[in-house]
Amino acid sequence: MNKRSSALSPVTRNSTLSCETCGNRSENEWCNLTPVELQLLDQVKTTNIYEPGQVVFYQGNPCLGIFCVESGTVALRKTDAQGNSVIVRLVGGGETLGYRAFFAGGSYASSAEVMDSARICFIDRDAVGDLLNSNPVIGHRFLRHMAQDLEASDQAQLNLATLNVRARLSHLLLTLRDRFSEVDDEGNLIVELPLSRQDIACMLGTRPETVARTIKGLESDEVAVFSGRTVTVFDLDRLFDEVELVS
Amino acid sequence: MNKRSSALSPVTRNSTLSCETCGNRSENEWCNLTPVELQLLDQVKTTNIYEPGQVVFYQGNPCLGIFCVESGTVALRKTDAQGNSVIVRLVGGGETLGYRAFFAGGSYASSAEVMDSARICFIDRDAVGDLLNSNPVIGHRFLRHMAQDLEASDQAQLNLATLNVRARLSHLLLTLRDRFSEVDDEGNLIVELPLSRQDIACMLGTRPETVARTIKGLESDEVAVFSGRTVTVFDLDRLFDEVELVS
DNA sequence: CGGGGGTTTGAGTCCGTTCAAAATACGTGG
DNA sequence: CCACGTATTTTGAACGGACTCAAACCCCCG
Repeated sequence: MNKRSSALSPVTRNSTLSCETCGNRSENEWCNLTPVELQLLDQVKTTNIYEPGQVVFYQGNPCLGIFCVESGTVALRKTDAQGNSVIVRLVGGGETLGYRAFFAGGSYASSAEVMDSARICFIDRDAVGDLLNSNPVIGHRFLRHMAQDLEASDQAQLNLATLNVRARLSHLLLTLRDRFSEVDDEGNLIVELPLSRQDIACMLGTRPETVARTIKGLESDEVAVFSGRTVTVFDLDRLFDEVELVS
Repeated sequence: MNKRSSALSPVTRNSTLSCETCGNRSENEWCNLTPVELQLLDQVKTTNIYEPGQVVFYQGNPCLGIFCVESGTVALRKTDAQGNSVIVRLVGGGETLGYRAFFAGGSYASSAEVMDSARICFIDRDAVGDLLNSNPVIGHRFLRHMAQDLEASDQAQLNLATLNVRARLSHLLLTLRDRFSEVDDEGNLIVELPLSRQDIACMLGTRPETVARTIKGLESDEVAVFSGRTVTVFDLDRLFDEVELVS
């Protein structure tokens, strides 16, 4: 068991994981590999554990392969020359990370920042290329995944252009519902935010001050209560109304 | 020669075109087909001519195949339940149209409106499927194309979130430069807009009134002169400054 | 000449920003 | 475990860019 020095990279710990037993695989791009392909994947991949705040890859860096998030949450942050930034996507457990740059053939157009403690595998680009060539279904799965990401990005554009901050925040809560929420004893929706207030602002294309004020507004109208990163939504329909009934 | 009735569809005229001699093919997804594949493509495709204002497909309609724009310009407009809309992309001659919905496997998430008079071919989804299976390079080309579209969409999000309208309009002129501009005798950049003022507003996520005022501002600062759809840019660097030096 | 859509101009309003300060949460070392 | 310093979040007040509503203007066509 050799332990890689943490000084070499922002990675704190090394960890092993078998693709065969990885539960995520049933749903993602690597879902129907042959045993031989699965073995190849297992051999070439390297697994690491990242702590919140660590960066998996930086905007502008060349893409050397693709990542597979086993658990945790990663935010893709795009920054301009002036230092303004937006979070364009969240990538969660089971999803592939950094594949856009791989297929575009250039550098990363955004940085990948770890939100929750995450375990992430890296697959070298040559291996990805081999797998793509040997199994055309992988390519088809990527086409589908990217088509969904593109649609989500276009939708975000529409929201940014037409909704006010309050409706955008409500919409964000609804999108976070799938992955980060549960229902409590009294039937309330409890959303556990994977984001700081600053990051929420970056997702909504606004400022932290405005996020604070907007949260206050939702609370005083009894749509939801925010306590730290825990949000309690009393009535889901109210949230939907917030998005649709933009005055 | 049978002529299809124009009452059946928004298509005015029918037209034939050979994929073999189509100059665009050297650059797009269909660039390296075998002679057999090329023949298949030629047999199944149908070609039509669309006039400005006609709609190639509507948001919400099921995707029955993909389109290939031989000439002209098509705008992809995404509309929400309240009737607000943004133009998320322009698709020009040589480009494939409507492929996102094809790969996502659902309905169109935007409408395709013809701006300039356009000649567009349609390829049935079964034929596209056959070609994808027979020639893996096609899938790889689509992956690359979609990766570029995704990056453009993410960039648009960043622009919308961080730039003011004036900078966004300047940025739009710069992006239209590739396809819609030339240089006159005196070294000025002449951009021929494929868009009305209303459509410019939809691309910038703002209102026509604001577009008019912003144009006036650029003119009074002698960055560019707008005359109908013809824009004269005196100094390209001034335009770049407008985007980068957002006060 | 008289519609009719698109564009421009004007005036007032509002949402979100900015800058600044206070309050709270966080992390680290004593 | 508490005290302290720092970063984040919240609150406040003033400003401003873009929106709204409305009217005038323009241009294309019949």
